[in-house]
Amino acid sequence: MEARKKRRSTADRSSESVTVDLTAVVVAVTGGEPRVLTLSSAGEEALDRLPSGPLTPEHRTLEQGLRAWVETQTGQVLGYAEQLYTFGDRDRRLPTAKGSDRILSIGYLTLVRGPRKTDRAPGVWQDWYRFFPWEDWRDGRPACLAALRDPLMRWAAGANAPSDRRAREERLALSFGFASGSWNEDRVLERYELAYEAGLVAEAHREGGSTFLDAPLAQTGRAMAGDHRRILATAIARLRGKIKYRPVVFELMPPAFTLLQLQQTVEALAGLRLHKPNFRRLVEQQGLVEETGAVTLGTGGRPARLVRFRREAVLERSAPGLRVRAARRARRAP
Amino acid sequence: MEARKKRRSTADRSSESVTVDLTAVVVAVTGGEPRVLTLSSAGEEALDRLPSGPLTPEHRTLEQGLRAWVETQTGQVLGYAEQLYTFGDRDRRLPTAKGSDRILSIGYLTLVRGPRKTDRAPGVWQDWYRFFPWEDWRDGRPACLAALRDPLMRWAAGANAPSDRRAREERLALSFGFASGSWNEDRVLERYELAYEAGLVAEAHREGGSTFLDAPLAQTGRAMAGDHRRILATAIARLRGKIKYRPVVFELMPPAFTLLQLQQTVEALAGLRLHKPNFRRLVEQQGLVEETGAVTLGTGGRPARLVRFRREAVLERSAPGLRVRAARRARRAP
DNA sequence: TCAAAAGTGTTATCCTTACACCCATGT
DNA sequence: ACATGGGTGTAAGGATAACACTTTTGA
Repeated sequence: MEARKKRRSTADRSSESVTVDLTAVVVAVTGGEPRVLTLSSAGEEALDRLPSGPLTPEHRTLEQGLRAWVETQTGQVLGYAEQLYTFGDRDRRLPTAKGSDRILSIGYLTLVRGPRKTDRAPGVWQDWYRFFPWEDWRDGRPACLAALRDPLMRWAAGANAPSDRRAREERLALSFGFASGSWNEDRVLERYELAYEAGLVAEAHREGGSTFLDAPLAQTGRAMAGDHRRILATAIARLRGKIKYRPVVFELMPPAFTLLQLQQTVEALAGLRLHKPNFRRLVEQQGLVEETGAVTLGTGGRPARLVRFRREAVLERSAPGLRVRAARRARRAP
Repeated sequence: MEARKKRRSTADRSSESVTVDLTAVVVAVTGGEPRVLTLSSAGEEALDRLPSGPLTPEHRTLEQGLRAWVETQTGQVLGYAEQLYTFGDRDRRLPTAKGSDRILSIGYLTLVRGPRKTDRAPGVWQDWYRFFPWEDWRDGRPACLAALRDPLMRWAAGANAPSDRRAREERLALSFGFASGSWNEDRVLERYELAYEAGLVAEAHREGGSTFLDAPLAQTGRAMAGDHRRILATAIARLRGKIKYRPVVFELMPPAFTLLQLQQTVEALAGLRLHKPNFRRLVEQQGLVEETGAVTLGTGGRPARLVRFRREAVLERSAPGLRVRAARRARRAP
């Protein structure tokens, strides 16, 4: 343990020079699919990145800096924004980093209402399940999960100490529900971290450390630059958890929408199919929406009422959200 | 809006030199009261501070740096630790800060099992309700709340724009339950921030900005250095929320304990009285504890079984926690 | 007429809450 | 005996999940 210091001083030169990166996970739902805004650098090998940039003296607040960088890089103006987590391990270093400065990365979850599909900006909206194929259970258990199971199990069994082995098996059982067979859609980050530790994802093979598998698995989705995929996993986990007790879904909806559109948005985020009649009752009985009086035609069937978010709901209920659980027998895919 | 930059580079000299402070909220429950570890500097005027220190190159991870600082400053070894939030607004600057460097503060919630009561270290364990007297509802509605209500209402009514006024009133209604009369113990941070904005707490008067009230209210508890009280509020809010779906309380319990001790710990954290028979059933039916076989004597009544935390519970339940709600008719204070 | 989507009704089940009550020990 | 804390039974009420079924449009 280092020697006890008298009293810290902010001018203390033992403190490190640090670069702070602000990184945004910008989420929208369009066409019933969850999208995340990425920057795809030109070139074959280039990896997808999240919009991000360093904190500079012009930025009065962290969130302001984030908004500025996203607008500069993609033209997208942000709506709702929420800080996720600060990543700062010393070995976490982008390949381009010079010198011995530490890079601290502050991740944000931000939501925008359906953007133009044909955004002419350098940003590209991508289905977030391209990065996490095992997270989409809307059409039943995803096929790629079968491919993950075996290497994960072997990774757990290959631990040196027996206590380690038990700990790994426990984490697997909890995160993927391998033992109990029950899938918890919120555990996105835990699942990604296990896949990383077991060497299944490409990111784990970049730093040159030793990994359990020699090469990443093909079925583990697209990689991203740096630890952006970890930040994306954090964002999805937070959003999936939050829709249950806070009315954040409505940040993604147009001013007026049908109950089916709302349901499909929740389904897109949670990666689950829901039971239609019960979903509608849940929404209405919570007082989360009110009639606009209008109806839509051309939805393919009977015209649907258009509703809007009812802001007063947050005053009336202590946890105004959509406590979703998967329908036992899933509605057919559209 | 600033001119579009070509592509950020980590070596970009527009990025700011930043000092990163690691700040710990160290929580324990002893004698049925929630305690937080503070450093009380000598002198009359000195404010309580949380253990904290700058991130330095020796620290491999943020959490490691935090643990080192807490041990150095207080001798306390940390158990459970969880990152809370990163505070980084530019106007947030300790009075001692030199130069134009920004200070970024990363707050952590950490839990330790009952420490020695007579800690000879420079750290002092203090009841956290000294800093938030309105948060303790264990003996019914706290008296100080009556004193807060009026100035808060006048602050809301004094907003310039009518939309601002409505927004403020809505926040008050939600956070303090003034309208609905329903108290939600989790909204600790929202309540502190409202008290700050309305100029009720001493911290709001430090930077010399204009405040609604000319002087802080006496009934708003002890102030802390910097924005440490805000960080403490964040920690309490997180902990109160988390005990409901994660078995974190057990990080605060000795290896064996009685159900009443567990209940009193939860009550101390949540600031509420609970219904005894239902609490016990909740704990046992969730499978959160198992018998040790031993019993305690000298509890003042019939000897109680000693139980221990049952780790397997986290595998069996998707949200293994203590979803507490206030008892309608409170048990008498001990 | 049929497919597709919008809706309504109803029931079984579980969980929570509150109330009433008995048990075992120390003073 | 009684105060104090330990502990059980149970019934009312609400929320949930599943089922079956009707309605209204467009092709």
